[in-house]
Amino acid sequence: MKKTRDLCDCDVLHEAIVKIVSEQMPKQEEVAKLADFFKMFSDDTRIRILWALECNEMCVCDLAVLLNMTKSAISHQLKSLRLSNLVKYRREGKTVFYSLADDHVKTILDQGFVHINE
Amino acid sequence: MKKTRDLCDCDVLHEAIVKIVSEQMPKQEEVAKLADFFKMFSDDTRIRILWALECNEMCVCDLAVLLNMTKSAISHQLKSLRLSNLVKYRREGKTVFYSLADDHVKTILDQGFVHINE
DNA sequence: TAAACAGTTGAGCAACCGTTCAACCGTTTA
DNA sequence: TAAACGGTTGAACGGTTGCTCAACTGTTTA
Repeated sequence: MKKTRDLCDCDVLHEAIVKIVSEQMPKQEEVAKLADFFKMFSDDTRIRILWALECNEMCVCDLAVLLNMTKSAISHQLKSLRLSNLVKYRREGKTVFYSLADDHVKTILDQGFVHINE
Repeated sequence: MKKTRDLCDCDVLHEAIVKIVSEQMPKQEEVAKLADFFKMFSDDTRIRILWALECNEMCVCDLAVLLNMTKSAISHQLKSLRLSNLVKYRREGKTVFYSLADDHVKTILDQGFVHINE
């Protein structure tokens, strides 16, 4: 994992600040996890799915009707949300019910609303 | 803005739930704004910029050094963050100092950390 | 006033992402 | 047991996005 070259094209202007800040920066691995987490909220479809599941546990067909999309499209997005531990599911006969995995989702969405309504 | 066809490929299974949830769904326009907002947190570079600015106001050069990237790349991302009202700037001679526009950023990032550290 | 420097911008390219499509799996029902 | 149904999957495509590069602006300095 060695850098082959320096990509920065300029000199540091305020060395002391850069030093202090660089000590406080989180690990690149944590940053990547965080970016992946927020990526789940960066798409219209996923936000609407999460919003819906906040109201009620729902199956794939109902979500497809609600959002006027194909089951396939919904299922793909649910898979991403599952892999990010944002939703969980249970099967009941032919039907699979999805619901939110925890209650951070509401907190996150609410914070977003606070920001855009200013 | 009329739909030309129905994209959904299945029947509703639980009509009552779909009806209730559909009444609680936010407007598509609000969802889009929300997605755009979270898009700003969905990239490693932008997260690291925001994190750095939370520690200290910084200029483009210092950010470039800190993140080992070109001034151009940093400047492009700062423009996105500016357009999303997440950062503001002030010029002092040749130097432009960027800082966070409000304190929602910290709240949002912290909530993200809570989720990924479980 | 010209050179130097901090920063910005737009075009272009490669990588990524969301949807579609068609084939498939698992459960129920006729 | 075969058909029907709810849901999943992988490949393919078109659009988006992040970086690079080169040219540019605005401010300071020699």
